[in-house]
Amino acid sequence: MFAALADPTRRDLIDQLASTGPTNASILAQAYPVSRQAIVKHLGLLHDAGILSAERFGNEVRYNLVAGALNPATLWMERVGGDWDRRVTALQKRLSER
Amino acid sequence: MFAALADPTRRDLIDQLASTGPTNASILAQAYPVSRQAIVKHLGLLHDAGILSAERFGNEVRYNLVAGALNPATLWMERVGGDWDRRVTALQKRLSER
DNA sequence: GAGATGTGCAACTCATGGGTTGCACAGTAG
DNA sequence: CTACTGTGCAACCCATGAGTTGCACATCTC
Repeated sequence: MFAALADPTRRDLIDQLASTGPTNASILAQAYPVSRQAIVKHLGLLHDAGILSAERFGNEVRYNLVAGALNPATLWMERVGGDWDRRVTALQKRLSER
Repeated sequence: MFAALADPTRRDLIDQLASTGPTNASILAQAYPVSRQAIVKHLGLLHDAGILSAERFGNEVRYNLVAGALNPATLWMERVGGDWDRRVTALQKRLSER
C-alpha cells in the first residue's frame, strides 16, 4: 500500500486519474517521459495494490480509481500520528512545568 | 515520505516508538530478528525523512517521533481520496439514473 | 585502569524496482 | 483485406535498498 504510493510517478498517475477519470495506458503514458511499458508496470502495481481497477473495452483497457482504497493507510496514519502527537505534547507539557 | 513508510520494519519502529517513547537503537533492535546496524539504517532514514528526531545523551542516542510529521502525507491522501471518491460516486449515480 | 555498553563507519552481498527494447497479438477503421 | 492502434509478454540493464560482518571509538561503571 505505502510501497505503491512511494513512487512519484505513481502518485502522479493517481492525481491524473483523479482529475481525468477512466483512461487507458497509452494516453496516460503520453504525459510522462518514460515508455508506455514503464507506465503499464506502474498501473499494474497500483492495480495489485487495490488502488486501481482495470476494465477492458474492446481494444483498450481503461484504468480507474477505486473508491475508499486509501482509507486503511489514512486510518493507520491518523491513529499513529494521533498517538505520538498526544505523547509528544504531553512530554512538552511536563517539561514546561518544571 | 511515503518511501520511508513503505517498509514494514520502519512502520513497526514507528509503532514501537509511539508506544514506548524515546529509545535508543540497541533497545529497539532487540525486538527484531535483524542486526542493530540494519535498525540504525532504518532509523537514519526515518530521521532524514523528518519523521524521527535523534538526541544524544552521553553514551546513547535516543530516537523520538516528531509531532505532526505525517500531516503532509495525510493531507495529500485526504485530498486525492476525496477527489476521486466524489468522482466515483458521481459516476455511479449517473449510471444508476439510466 | 579495565571491562561493558552503545555508536559509527566501511565494505560487501543479494534481491528487488524502475526502466528499456523488441516483438507478437487482438480489435478497430478504412 | 490492410493498416493502425492499443495490449501483452519476455529478456535484459542498472541503481538502489535491505541486510550482513568486522572493527574502531566513545562513554559509563566498577
